[in-house]
Amino acid sequence: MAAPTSTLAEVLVPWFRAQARDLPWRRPGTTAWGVLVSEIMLQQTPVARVEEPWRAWLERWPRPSAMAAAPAADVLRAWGKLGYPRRALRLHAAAQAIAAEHGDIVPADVETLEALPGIGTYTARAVAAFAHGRRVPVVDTNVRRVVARAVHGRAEAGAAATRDLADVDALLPVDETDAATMSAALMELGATVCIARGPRCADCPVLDRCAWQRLGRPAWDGPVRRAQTWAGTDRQVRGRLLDVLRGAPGPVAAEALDAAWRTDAAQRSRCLDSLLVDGLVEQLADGRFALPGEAGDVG
DNA sequence: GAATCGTGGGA
DNA sequence: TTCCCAAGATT
Repeated sequence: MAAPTSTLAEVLVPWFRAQARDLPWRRPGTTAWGVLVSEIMLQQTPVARVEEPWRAWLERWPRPSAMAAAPAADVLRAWGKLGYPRRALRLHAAAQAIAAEHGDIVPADVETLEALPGIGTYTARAVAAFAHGRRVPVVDTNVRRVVARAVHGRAEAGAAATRDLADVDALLPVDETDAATMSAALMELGATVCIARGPRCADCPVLDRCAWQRLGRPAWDGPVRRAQTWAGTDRQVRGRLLDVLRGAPGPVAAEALDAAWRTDAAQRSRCLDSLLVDGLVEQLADGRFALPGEAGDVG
């Protein structure tokens, strides 16, 4: 087998340009704000579930300042059942910061982006690269898996490490636009071909230079992360409670929340408290509960 | 570094 | 049915 002489990017960039899924936030004319919203929505949430809410979101709040002016309750209802509703609250806060401190312009600088609520290592670089064309490594779970296999010959990526950024930076072309496309291509490959379980190696454009393939696709010998439990967890209870409030037209009595989880009153109470602490719920003077800002009580 | 934080679809 | 997991951030 002759060693390939082209770089990974020289294969993946054209592959991406030919094969990339037509996702709404990738279309020409998408604003940096649209990219930012998509990245927040896509955190731990499948693409298929994000497409419609994203469209509706951008139509309703086409600029950060528009969303910034909305009550948090509206934001949480628009977020709907995307999951992890604290993301919605943080996006709200980020929009307010962008409107107030950055002239309603989504920053292009990684450090400035990382200073915004809910924007961490990945999202800051994704916005810098995909919305502003900056040449920065964008490392998500897909990219780490692709690099683990193609470069390091390991079946899984294992825990995230600081080193990941440098690994990916080394794969990026010098050209800014190509670099951003390369990052998108690595993510796309990980999302559609080099997937977690049952990778479709027969469809892989870089199969002939994949270290994992070359080694005979050895099994993962690192630590196995324990399966996430769900039934009966605080997360489930919090979800139920918030679902009641989202579905109600306004504030609700405590009894309405009691009905959402009768299995364990102490757990229900603890979860309601945590929602209050998180700012996802607030209690009115009359004792009822509501989504934040719903009763017109600003700040 | 590990735990926590929603939701729903596919194998 | 049960289990896995999907473009992370925060503490």
